[in-house]
Amino acid sequence: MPGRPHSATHISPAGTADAILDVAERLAQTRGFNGFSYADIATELGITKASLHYHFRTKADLGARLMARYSAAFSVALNGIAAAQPPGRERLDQYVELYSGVLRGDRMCLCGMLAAEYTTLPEPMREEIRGFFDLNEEWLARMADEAREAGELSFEGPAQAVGRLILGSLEGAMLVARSFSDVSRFEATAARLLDELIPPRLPGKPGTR
Amino acid sequence: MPGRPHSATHISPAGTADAILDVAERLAQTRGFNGFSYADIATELGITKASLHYHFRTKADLGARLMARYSAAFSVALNGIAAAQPPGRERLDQYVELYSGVLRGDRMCLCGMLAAEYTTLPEPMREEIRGFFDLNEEWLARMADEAREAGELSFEGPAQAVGRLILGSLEGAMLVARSFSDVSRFEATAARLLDELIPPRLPGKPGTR
DNA sequence: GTATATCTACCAACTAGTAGATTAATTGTC
DNA sequence: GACAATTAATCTACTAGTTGGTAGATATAC
Repeated sequence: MPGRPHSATHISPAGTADAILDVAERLAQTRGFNGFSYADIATELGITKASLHYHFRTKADLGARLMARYSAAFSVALNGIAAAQPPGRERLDQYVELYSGVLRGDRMCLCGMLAAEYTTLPEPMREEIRGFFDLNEEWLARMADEAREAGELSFEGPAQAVGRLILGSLEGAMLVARSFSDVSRFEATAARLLDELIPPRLPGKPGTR
Repeated sequence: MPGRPHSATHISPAGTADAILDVAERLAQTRGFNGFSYADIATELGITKASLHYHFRTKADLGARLMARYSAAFSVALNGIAAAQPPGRERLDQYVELYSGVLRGDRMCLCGMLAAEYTTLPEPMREEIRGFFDLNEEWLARMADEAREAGELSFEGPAQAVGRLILGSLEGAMLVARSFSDVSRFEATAARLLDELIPPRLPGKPGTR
């Protein structure tokens, strides 16, 4: 690796680019992509705007790379859940917990946030948004399907529809809950949603969590 | 009423202020509140920015009045549905249709949109957002409760929780569907959600719409 | 004549982005 | 191992365009 910053000890041990992405991510999740500027990031990191442009030529570029990193991290988390838990409600609870954690940090889901700004974003970022939603819907559908086969969940029709219902509902519940600074509102709604998918009279757990 | 614009026939028969709100509303619903400027509205209406500031002193003022008008119109629509339909699924379908219509116009729900930008908005606008959500949750809860008593819907616990689930889910489903420019995706998800609330084995309609 | 509504002409602050100098580490060559 | 060339990373200083907002003139209606 080449030129470390002027004074050996600087902000981030993991590299400036990552430090920039960390700040940009937090700002994008709290204020939206149009809600922060290069100057905001530069000020916070104690560097100049020009330096930002060195690492990310344009803001659109920063946005696209930000989302790619976010999607990749999310994908890893999903694989972790699927590998650790046996098929069933537990997996979906873990999935919800992923969202709760974000909300506890006073953030929105990055892609849910950017979906609101969709029409103002450059095409590469739009593509990333759709990719994120597809990824999540497919994962949820697979989990729902396996849980149904295991008798832990009960629903009719294609699992894809259930995946879409869960994803959309969680994104929306998150959006509303954040307006009230009330994570428990999200958690209650999410639990309620999953309860609706519990078999009505089969062996499994009772109707309420 | 005093001074009509210079050349008798101008843009809006209903007054400039309303014409401004109409454009601002559309822009806010498609691009977000931070996604348009006074210049955008002025250009579209063929007037100057200064003229905008005459009717709405600040952008925050425009935003607050915009939301108040939106909430009021929504409230009227809700009362209309409750008055016309007997208690039951039909009412909720009509409620969903309200959202579908917005989406067909390539728009997001105004308050859902602004909820994403929540942290960047002035307090009066935040208050309007929370008020809108409260209004809808309460209406939905009332409808759900009456429908349950009429045996058209089946759920346990407080109706408030069902109201919150429906509101959050629809807002989220809308957000996602718009990213794919696919209204049918929203409609299918909404129908699926309501289906989950249908009594599992009671007299009513079959499980699918 | 007074209130309403619009205009022209500005402003200071902020926006993303660029040009070019400077510093420091890495690498290639003798 | 010394030394030049290269490359990576940062800086200062700037640009052109946009942002929300203001002052003051002007026209129009009642």
